Amino acid sequence: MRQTTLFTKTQKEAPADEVAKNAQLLIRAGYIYKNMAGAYSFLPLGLRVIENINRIIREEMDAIGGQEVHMPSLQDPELWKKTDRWSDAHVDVWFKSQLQAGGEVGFGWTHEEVVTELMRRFVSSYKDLPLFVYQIQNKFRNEVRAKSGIMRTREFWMKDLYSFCATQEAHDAFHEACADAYMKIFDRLGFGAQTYKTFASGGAFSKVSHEFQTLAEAGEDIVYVSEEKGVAVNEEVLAEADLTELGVTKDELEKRKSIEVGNIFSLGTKFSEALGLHFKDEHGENQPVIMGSYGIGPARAMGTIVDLLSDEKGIVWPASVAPYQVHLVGLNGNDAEIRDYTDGIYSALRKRGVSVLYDDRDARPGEKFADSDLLGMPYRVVVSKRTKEEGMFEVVERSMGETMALTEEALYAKFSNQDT
RNA sequence: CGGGGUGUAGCAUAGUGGUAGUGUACUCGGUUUGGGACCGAGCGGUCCGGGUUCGAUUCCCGGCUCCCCGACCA
Repeated sequence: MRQTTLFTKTQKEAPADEVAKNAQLLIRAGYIYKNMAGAYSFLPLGLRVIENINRIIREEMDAIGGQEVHMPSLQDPELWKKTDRWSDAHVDVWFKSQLQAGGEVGFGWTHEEVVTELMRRFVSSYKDLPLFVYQIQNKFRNEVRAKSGIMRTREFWMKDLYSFCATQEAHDAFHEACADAYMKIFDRLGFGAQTYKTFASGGAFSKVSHEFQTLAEAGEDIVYVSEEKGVAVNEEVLAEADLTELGVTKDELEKRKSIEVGNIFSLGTKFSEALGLHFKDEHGENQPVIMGSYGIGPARAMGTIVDLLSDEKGIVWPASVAPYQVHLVGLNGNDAEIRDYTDGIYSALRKRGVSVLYDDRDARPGEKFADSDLLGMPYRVVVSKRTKEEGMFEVVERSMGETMALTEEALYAKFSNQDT
């Protein structure tokens, strides 16, 4: 991508109405745009980050047997009345509207009802189970207060997976597999080391659920954590949690702020019974399906990465999610010979399958370096009159700030073999 | 939803009951070219409605907006 054709541009100052670091940096760098409180646009570079995150999530969900679907955002009230989750008295996050043809409609904030009703058409025998379906879709929640940049918005991406099992054993096994998959995802996104599977309150679903909490100063949640033992408990269940079962004492737990980056719930047969999702067991008896739901917010994950990994100069993307692997910064572009030369390097890298953002703008070096730091690609490759004369390329690793000099051959070798 | 704050140009800000200023961004000209250059010339603005007033961006009332604290967060 040539930067001269990219419609977004950076800005020096953060907008006055954003306090959250994630939003300040992402807006300054032109990754996102705030349309209204709790609703952001994802611009070309930002969307590439989201898509990389989604790709990682898909790979890990597919690896544990997930099958991707896409369900509607528009919701039929009748369905939700069956589980008593339509009334504003019971669920206060609904966005609701009127159908012109008459009647009400809601905007989906989760999909247990929808997917359960859908599965009635396809599940009739224990031989059909277990099965796992997921989607990555925009959810709508009428939060009274959107906050913290892209961390808590009224419209947001969500990966929601639903499990359907015949036995509790099968459910437990999948629950465990999904928890492992979540940790793999967070590892690949670059914040696995700070992320804990915690014990949390289960709301209406179950006595105890699990959350994945990433330790971060920008977090809205509080967990009690023993980093040494790798155990964390949410504040709201600390009093009732059985700490001896977890192998820790209260003294070993440290109070920390954290970001909820994922959650998993065991639903039991609450939804299958309410909506009539049954299967025939080996004896021909009707049994309710045992269900679970498992969520991750890709945009929140993106905000978490920015909050945790950025530095005073700007964003630092892990290679796994960076919009481009290489930021090719061309200097001395007013010299036609140098510009042609740099264009050639750009073409050569692309020909080798390297994803490159090419700063081909007619701007001064200082501005280009500052923008490059702000945008945060994993590697910066500087091409200039000087590097051409030396026959070497200046390669800077964004996270470490380390500079190395590579020959053209070494440059291609370094980036051609990368997973992008 | 309770409390507090906020609203001036694309962005960041100053100021005033009487022609609204600065930085940045943008346009044009010139000089520059390895860490957000310099000189000159331009374009561009008071959230909405009502009130007080000869005159309101400023004061008053109402609304909306956005942010923060709390509550909430299946």
